[in-house]
Order: sequence, then C-alpha cells, then structure tokens
Amino acid sequence: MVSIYQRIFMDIEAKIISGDWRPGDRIPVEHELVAEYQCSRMTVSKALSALVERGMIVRRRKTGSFVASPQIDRTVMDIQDISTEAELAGHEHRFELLTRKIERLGETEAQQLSEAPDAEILRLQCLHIVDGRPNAIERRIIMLDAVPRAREESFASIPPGKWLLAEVPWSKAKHVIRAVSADTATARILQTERGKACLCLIRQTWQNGRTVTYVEITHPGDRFQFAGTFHPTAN
Amino acid sequence: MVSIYQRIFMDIEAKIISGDWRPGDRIPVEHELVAEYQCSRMTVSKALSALVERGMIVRRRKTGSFVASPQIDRTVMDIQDISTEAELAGHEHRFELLTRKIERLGETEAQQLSEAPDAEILRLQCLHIVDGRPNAIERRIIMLDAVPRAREESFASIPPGKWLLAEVPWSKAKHVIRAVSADTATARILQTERGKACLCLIRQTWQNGRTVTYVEITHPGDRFQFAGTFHPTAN
DNA sequence: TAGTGGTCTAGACCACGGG
DNA sequence: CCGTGGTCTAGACCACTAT
Repeated sequence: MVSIYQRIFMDIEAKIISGDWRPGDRIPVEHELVAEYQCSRMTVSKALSALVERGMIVRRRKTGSFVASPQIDRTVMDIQDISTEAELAGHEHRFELLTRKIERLGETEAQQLSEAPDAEILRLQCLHIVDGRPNAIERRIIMLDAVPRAREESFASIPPGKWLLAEVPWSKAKHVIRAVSADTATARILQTERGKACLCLIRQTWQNGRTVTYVEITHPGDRFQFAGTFHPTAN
Repeated sequence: MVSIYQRIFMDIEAKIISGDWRPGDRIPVEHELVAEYQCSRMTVSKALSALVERGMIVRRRKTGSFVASPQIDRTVMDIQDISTEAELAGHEHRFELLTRKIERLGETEAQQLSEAPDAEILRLQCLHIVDGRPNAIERRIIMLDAVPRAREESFASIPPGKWLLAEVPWSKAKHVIRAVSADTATARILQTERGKACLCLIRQTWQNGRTVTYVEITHPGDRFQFAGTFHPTAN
C-alpha cells in the first residue's frame, strides 16, 4: 500500500524527472495540492519536505515552491585541483572539442550500455583546460533517439555536459570511479606520460528509462581527486 | 531558533555519535520522548523519521526504535572486484598484519591531520587478500589518546577497521578518492608493477571533534572500482 | 492481545517577505 | 498587508508483531 504523501512525492518527482516541470517552474502551492489529493496540509507538507531533502525542489515563503536547479553533476563539481586546492576561485576554464561524429552503436558498447546495437549516437571527445593545463579528457556518447536536438548542436562553444544539463536537466545517473593507466592517446592529450595513473569518472544517465548519455571523464591522477563525504545510495 | 523536532534529532544524534548509545541499544519509545520534550507525538515522529533517513536508527513496530549498525564504512564496502563483479558472494577474505608500531606524530603528518605534532599514535600496515590475490594495502594511524585501548590490541587476527568499528562505531568521516601510481613498496606488496595505476581511498574520522583514525587504502586499479550513485554531502 | 510505529486530520499560530 | 511556508497540537485509526 502506498501512502498519500508517497503518492504526492512520486507524482511530483515524475513530473520533474520527465522534464514536464523544469528548473525554476513553480509547483502548486500547498492548498492546491490539498484540494487535488483531498488530504490535509500536513500530508502535503511531508511530501514536499521529502522533495526538499532530495534537493529536487526549493520552498520559499510567500512565493511558493519551485523545481530546483539540477544537481546531477555535483559529484564532478567536487573534483578538486590538488595543486591549487587552496585557491577556490580565480581559475581559468577552457574547453576544446576534439572530435564530433555521428555513428551507430557497436556491439560491445551496446552491451555495455544495455542499448540496441544499431542505435544512432553522437560521439564526442573534448578536452577541459584549467589554468592552461589539461584537466580532463571527456569521451561522451549521446543517444540521438533520446536527445534528437544534439544532432543540430555543434558543441564548438558549449561543453556537452552543460548543454545536456540545459536540455535534460533532471535524470537518474549511475557513477563509477576507477583508476586507470593512461594509454598513449590519453597521455598525449593530457600532456602526461603513458602509463600514468589517472582518475576516471564514468557516468551513465537515463531519463524515462532511456539512456541519455554515457561519459568517461579522465583526469591526470597527480593533479586531481574527489573529496567530501560520500554516501552511496541504493540504486 | 531551533525547532523542537530539530532539538530531539540533535540530542539523539549526539548520544549516538558520542558512543553513549551504541548500535542495538533501544532508544526511548515515542510516548517517553513526548513526555520528555513536552510535545506531541507527531513532533517526535518527525525527528525519528529524519534519523531513519540518515540511517542512524531503525524503527520496528511493537519492539521500538534502536540505534542502527554503523554505516561509516559503506563507501569502502561498495568497492567492487572488477574481475568478479558478477559473483557477489563466495569470496574468500584474508588479512595480514605487516607492521605495528607505536610512535609520535611527525611534523608533516601532524599538519596533514590537524593534530599535535607529538601526539602518540599507533601506526599499522596491513594487506587484504581476496580470493588469494592482494586486494588492498591499508596504511593506518590510530590516535592513542582518542582510542587508548588500541595500545593493548595486537591486530593479529582482527582487521583494524573492524576493531575500530566495534570500539568507536559512529563517527564523522571525510573521504578523498585519488588515483596514484604504485611506488616500489606498494607494487611489491600488491603484486603488481611499479607505476601501475591504483585507486586510493583516504579517510579521516573524528569523534567528539578529536581525530580517531586516518587511513589510506590502496587498491590495484585494474582490479577495483567504486560504483553507485554518489551524493557528496556538505561538510 | 497489547504495545509499538505509520499515517492522517483539521485545525492553529508564527515568520518571512513581496507588493 | 496578506499569502506563503514552518511548525506544532491533540487527538484518531490502522498495521504489524512479540508474546
């Protein structure tokens, strides 16, 4: 049996995850939800509080409740530049598109992503430069059936991650963090040595059960790390 | 202004973090808290629900609410063996104590840990073996003023992490994840090559504002990874 | 069966902040 | 000012489960 506040929670979550309600959109005020669900205000409040806890909405007195800004990339945001850990501001960020190809998903990758082998994809490779030094290489696959508008976007001036966030702000994501040795190509791009330890963040995101994008972001291990208090949550 | 349910939440959290209430201990039933805080049952319930959300207590009908088992090591638990990702059971775990020394904290490390330079510590090094292969090397510092009983423990048969969990089950922790190249000693112990990419988890834990332990766990990068959905939480 | 938590109601008063 | 969320009350009924 699903309780009333759980139903309210799930209904609103679904609207946000599906993109029906986008960041900044106002959600119904409490008394409207009270009328819609025929329940008391406390019950509505419990559902909304849970949504705040998850970071999906923000509530403001007088003005109402709104869909929050996406937080799906927060993990990546927390990557810290070891050499300049102290100075949290004043970094110069730059971005270079290395390759952009429309292809079909190969057999191996299709299996890895649990998607159809012939699905049309956009394959991107780009380099992130911070303070003049290569910071990360990003290898990304965008599923064109899920995000058809990516076909018309050149990604010459906007990083794919940022573009996707604007296009598909909320999604479910799975992360994997690995240590890998730099292969020849990676080492060359990151201006480091072949075999050097790199920290690799892999993320696959879904919306409405369909894969939106798959990305591997590889950082030079001597220059970057994750920090914080991590809580793996149930998948 | 702190609300009633927040005060209840913080009071109980403090009892658990301080070790006053230990895992498995029963916490007062709702009507007792209602009497203690002179508030309604809903207010108590809200505080207890928040504690459940954080994983600090479990609530059972008829029997009451209890301090949950510690979860501070959950991040580490989620390390997955890449080669045997499929088989989630049937692993053979072994543990070897390599070194055990009582020393005083050096200048550099003291700064790193934000502790006094002459603090007495127990320095441990051990090797974790899973299915016959070196899985991780653990380099640990235990602050003897915070955990004096560690002085009498040989750690010959019980892993320090497990012992500490029994001794100091709840604490605040900070994690850092890095990729490092194996140095000669590490490579030898992990039976891999020098310079090989390794995944290093660093964790410092505190209880009542004092450092309890600092540990670096280094895994061979080709055999291990973190997986899951990570939510870095505000420090 | 009885004690416990799970959920809900129909109000209430207050704090905040935009107009 | 007044609409909004933040918190709280004093009950209520039900579900679960140890005994």
